[in-house]
Amino acid sequence: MAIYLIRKLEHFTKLSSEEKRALEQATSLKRRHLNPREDLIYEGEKPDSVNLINDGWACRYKVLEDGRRQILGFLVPGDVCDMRMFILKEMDHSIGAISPVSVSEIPKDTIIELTDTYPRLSRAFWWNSLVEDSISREWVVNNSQRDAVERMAHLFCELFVRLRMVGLTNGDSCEFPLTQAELGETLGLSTVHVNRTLQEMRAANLVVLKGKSLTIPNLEALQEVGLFNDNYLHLERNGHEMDANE
Amino acid sequence: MAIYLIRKLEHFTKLSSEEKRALEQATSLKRRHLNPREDLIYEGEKPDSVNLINDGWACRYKVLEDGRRQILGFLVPGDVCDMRMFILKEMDHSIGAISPVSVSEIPKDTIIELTDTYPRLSRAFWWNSLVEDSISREWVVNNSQRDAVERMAHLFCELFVRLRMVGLTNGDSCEFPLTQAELGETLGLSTVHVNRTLQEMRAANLVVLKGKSLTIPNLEALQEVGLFNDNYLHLERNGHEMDANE
DNA sequence: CCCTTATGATAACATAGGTTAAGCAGGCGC
DNA sequence: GCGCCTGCTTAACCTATGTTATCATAAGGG
Repeated sequence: MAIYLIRKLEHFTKLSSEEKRALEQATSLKRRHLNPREDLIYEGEKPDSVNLINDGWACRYKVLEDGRRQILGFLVPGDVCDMRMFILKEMDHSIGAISPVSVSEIPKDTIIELTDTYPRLSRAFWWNSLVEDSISREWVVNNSQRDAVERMAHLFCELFVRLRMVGLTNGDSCEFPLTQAELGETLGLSTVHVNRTLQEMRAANLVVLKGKSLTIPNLEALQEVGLFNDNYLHLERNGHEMDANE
Repeated sequence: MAIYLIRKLEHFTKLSSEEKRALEQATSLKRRHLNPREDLIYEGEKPDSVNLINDGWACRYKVLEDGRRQILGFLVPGDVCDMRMFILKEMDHSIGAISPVSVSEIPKDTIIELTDTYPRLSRAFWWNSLVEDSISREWVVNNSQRDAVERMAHLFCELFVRLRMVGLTNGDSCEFPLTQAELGETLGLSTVHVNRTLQEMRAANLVVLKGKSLTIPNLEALQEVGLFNDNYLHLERNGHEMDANE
């Protein structure tokens, strides 16, 4: 069940079959299912386990006092939420399901055991958190410096690349369960403008977005439009070779 | 020389005098001075030491291919740059000086020794990184959901609170070396609009900003305007009491 | 099968914020 | 003391994006 997580971590470092087995085992203890809009963790809570997304999409978000909502990041299969809990007293944002989501709950102690036993896993998890942070910074750039078309192009590129990392793309297509309202809450745009922008991008044949499915006819072109450079995702693929000791 | 760092970390956990001494020692080996606009680290580089800001302000930033620049965060005295280097191959952003800056360079090995010897320091550094990440997320919210006045108010509150943490405020005032252009690059606004917004805030007596000095006559009012809530800074002050074992 | 609710599409209009340009003050090199 | 920066201010004008409202369609519930 940890297949997507393993695929992702292997973009950082090769894992031994024992390490993979340990991951499989740790993630097969406890399952949970969430419906769209259901929350996994609330702002203010102190989680006591780590959650691995097996299936479906979730998002981190914050809601301002006056109701405005901002999505802070997406969690797709293979993503884990909140190693942070080892240190921080409480969540400073919430995590909610976007599509139907299946998660594996990994108790705190299991994580500690895992990382104590396998230092390479520990480093891989650390890498994973650092990449997430790097994504946050890139989002600051995206939502502050780019216009609507650029922003949307950039977001599509990021999600497509991330899904491709874990084998969840199909040629130039992937699942894409976001509504236009959610796109707006991500990019800091109104739903009306999200719609306009999408029309424009469809007209330019940059994307085909229909019925929860995204197709990118020409990824390179879209990357150019979005000023997208994947360096911030730190896909240090040579890790595969360099660090192998299986 | 690590006084600001120590003050900051003690917002998370009490430190023993031995731990403090070790920090002082680690940070007194090598100094560096930077002039405004000089870079500490470039995007693409792989740093091999950690830098502690002793004096002055620096910032993390990214530049888009077409020249647009976004400031991603500020580093003030007591802030450290880039524990990340233990894991990531290269910097995904640059760090540059804003005012004249004095930094202490701490070699990688010293950091390892320090965190191996004093697990509490290790946790404190971890906390520190998590807070930085949390700030990034808050900036996504700020620059995506808030209008110009709110954004600016929020930023002023954040910086004031952070400076107060390390004892660098003086009543309701603090040093504030940012130019209006830099404010614009931070908040995703043009310099003209930064100026307009400042006029408006001065007229409302929300801030006095003149000659590199910021005064906030009524912090509570400013927090309200900026929808500022300091929870994302994770000032877990009870750490002082709870965790003392000196 | 109808009713309701979520989503997407469009249009008309309003506005926050961007752009360009110009002037002005303070600091610094010479 | 002059000239030249860099930073701040202001004005006129422009445009990307927000707002409000309406309608169409699709999906799910009873």
